[in-house]
Amino acid sequence: MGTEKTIDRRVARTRSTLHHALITLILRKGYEAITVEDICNEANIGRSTFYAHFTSKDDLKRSGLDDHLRAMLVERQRHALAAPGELKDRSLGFVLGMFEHAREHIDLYRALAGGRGGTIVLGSIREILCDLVRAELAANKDRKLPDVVPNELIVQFVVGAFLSVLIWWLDGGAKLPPQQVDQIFRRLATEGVPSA
Amino acid sequence: MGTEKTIDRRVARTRSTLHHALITLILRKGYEAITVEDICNEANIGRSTFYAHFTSKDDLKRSGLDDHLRAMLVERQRHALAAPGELKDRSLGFVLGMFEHAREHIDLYRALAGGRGGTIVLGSIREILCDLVRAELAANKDRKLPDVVPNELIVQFVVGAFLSVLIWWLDGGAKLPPQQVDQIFRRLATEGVPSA
DNA sequence: TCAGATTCCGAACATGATGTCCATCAACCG
DNA sequence: CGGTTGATGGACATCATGTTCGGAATCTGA
Repeated sequence: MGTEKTIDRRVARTRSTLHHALITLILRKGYEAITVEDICNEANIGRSTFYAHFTSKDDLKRSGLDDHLRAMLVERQRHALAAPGELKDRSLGFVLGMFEHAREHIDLYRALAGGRGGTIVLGSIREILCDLVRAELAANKDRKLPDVVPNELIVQFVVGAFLSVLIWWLDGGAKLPPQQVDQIFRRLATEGVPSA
Repeated sequence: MGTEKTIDRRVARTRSTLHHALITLILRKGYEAITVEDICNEANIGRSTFYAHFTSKDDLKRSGLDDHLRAMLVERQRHALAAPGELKDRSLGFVLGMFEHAREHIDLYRALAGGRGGTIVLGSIREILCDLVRAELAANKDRKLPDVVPNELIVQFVVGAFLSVLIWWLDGGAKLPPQQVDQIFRRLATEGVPSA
């Protein structure tokens, strides 16, 4: 199972330093604007050393930030599911946790996904959320109409709406309290938009 | 009103050729992979000429594809709003149009927004759609509850959900007919997801 | 503690894309 | 037809990427 026998302290140090430098720089100037050389300077590490460990900036992010975020989210989800309450209140239970988590790390989130376009940048977050919604749909499918509506469409609908609202909320400075955004979102999702 | 007196045939030709070349290349290798020089080669136009008209690849896209898309969508919405029928049926009128348009140009859409990448292009489409939804909300705001729910949140909710479903649909090959996806989406949006 | 193995360093090199400038030439418009 | 405007392509400067390599630093295991 274990792929690594021993981990040389130097490589551990190097990798960790690079990851840390990346986060620092993301907060300072945003992900897109960062160059490999920037990271190396910030980390005081040779550029050739960088390429000995990672193939690119994206690679570094993948093997660091994404994994880290994924771990955090899974943990939150575990908590949310373990909490007591009605099914109605637990459904979409990850939403509140996510709003809170995002607010705690608002700078990082905004640098990563905020501003323009970044919706899809949060690829791994999106995937996790899809998994959560899928699981929830599967759990509740007993008393459901025959599926003229593909489940996956519902999943995409909910996750897309959620991420969109989340990013908007963060970009606006997260003024509304998480509980309130959570409540509004879930009402929109379960009862529809009050327009038509 | 008119900003342009006359349009030199040469500039019209150049611009048009460049736009066309961009689309060709997007279909051939995807937007991200395209370089300014690629475009110039494809169009048989000097690179210096390119920079005399556009400042970058993104600029070219903006002044071509985006404007075109925006015009088409506005037109579709105008039609939908002018059509007879219940308000409920007329709202979100751009949706069906967009599904149909996307299916007609499915190769282009998938190269633009599908799979991975697509961040940049989605950004502008997203903005266009936000404008449409905002306009619709503003038009219907008379018989609305006092806004405990920020309008912009609703906008983000709807547009995020829509784009997410659209991309999923396209990536799956657009198997369901546009009318059906449209109907499902609008039902989800107006009545909520049938889970909780 | 020490020796051999591994990693780090930095500088050099090759490559490829961006963006600017300019003199020359061709096309357009009135 | 003649003056104006746009097109051309090549030279330049710049910047980021990715690779290579020999010597120096550092780790690991005995």
